[in-house]
Amino acid sequence: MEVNRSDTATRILEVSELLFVEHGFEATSLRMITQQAEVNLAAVNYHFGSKDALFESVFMRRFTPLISACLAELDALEAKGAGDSIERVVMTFIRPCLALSRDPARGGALFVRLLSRALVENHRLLREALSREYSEFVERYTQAFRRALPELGEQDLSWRMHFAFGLMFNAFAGNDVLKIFRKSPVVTARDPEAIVQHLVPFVLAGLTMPASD
Amino acid sequence: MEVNRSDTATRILEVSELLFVEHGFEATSLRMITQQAEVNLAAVNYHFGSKDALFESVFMRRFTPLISACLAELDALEAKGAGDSIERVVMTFIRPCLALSRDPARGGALFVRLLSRALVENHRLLREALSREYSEFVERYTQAFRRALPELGEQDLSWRMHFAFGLMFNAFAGNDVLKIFRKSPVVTARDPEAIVQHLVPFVLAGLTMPASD
DNA sequence: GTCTATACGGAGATAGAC
DNA sequence: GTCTATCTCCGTATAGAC
Repeated sequence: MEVNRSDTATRILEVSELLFVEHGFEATSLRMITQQAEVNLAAVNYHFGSKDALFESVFMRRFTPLISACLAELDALEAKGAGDSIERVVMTFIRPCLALSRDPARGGALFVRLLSRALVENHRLLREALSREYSEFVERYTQAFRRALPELGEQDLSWRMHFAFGLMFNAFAGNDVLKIFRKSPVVTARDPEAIVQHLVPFVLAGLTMPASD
Repeated sequence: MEVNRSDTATRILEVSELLFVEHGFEATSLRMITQQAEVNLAAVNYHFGSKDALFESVFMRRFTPLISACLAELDALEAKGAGDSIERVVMTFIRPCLALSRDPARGGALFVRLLSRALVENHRLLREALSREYSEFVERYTQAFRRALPELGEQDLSWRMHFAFGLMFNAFAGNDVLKIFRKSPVVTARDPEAIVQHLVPFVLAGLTMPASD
């Protein structure tokens, strides 16, 4: 039965989630995982096929419900006829990300960083898995943006979505290209609430500026 | 003499730059590099200390002149008394990035991607090297932004710089979090000129919106 | 079906001869 | 400076025990 997975596979999943979040993908070895999970080295390849596929499983376990939550918020927004507010559309994405980042049982803020980094860094195996299953996400948000920003041409719309989601994913990833230069970072780039408070207006300013084409 | 480096070290540098750009850091092995450069495997560790340190050398060889070019443009801008235009300040950063991306002798667009990805992905050794040598870059641009956006408080200023540089570096890195979902990307996220044409207005909109604090 | 022990090839690093 | 030989650790594959 698919549901009653052996404890071995579950233990591997949970231990490796913690280790991937803490040390990153490359720096986490299968020997670290299997030792801490108290299972045999070969168990990972038996249950998941490869280290890459293990990461994909770890990733999908959190990503699927996150995407569903965003689309559910989008459904709710459109159901109550508020789908023409771009701010509210943006918040249907932001809010589930924030909720996930506050949930310690699901790894909290650290896991959101893993998610975002995996997207930004473009893991090989992840690409295929995502384009297979999550094209709906992009299509739904493209529709939603088009409806909330009807004065934009298709080119403008695509570019602005590109920048907006890039900015949001990177913000949640905790990437701070300036902090690596600075001795004492002024911006607490890892505090999700503070990020959102400044991020949303910035993104909205770019989205709502006059059309260029 | 520092200038007359042995041909061995130089060959390693040039071959590894090409391979890092083409295959990425992890996927490029020392054995690939040394074979193609026709030097012994141990030569890398003798001349550079480690694979990480080799990457740092490859990186710095291009990054240092890029940063200098930006600061030179900033100097020129302020010398002619145009330092209060935020658009022009932003362009002092964009223009050298574009120039580098057009220069095939220095790796062209692919190398700009490597640079940006290294920043975004936050290589361990890179962090230390950068914070040691390039704090001037951040300090100069912080001053320049403060002068061009005098109505902003320090908090607003830091956040907006954080978002603006994050957006610009990611754009040049060619990261496209949406494209991995899409079958056919509408946005040609890798074409530097097209990026800039849409990127600059988006960034400026966020930078110049009314202050929040 | 599950799990264990073990082996293999490739990686980065290094000691020591020349 | 250079090169050979060798070390440890990695992900992976498989044969065979339960």
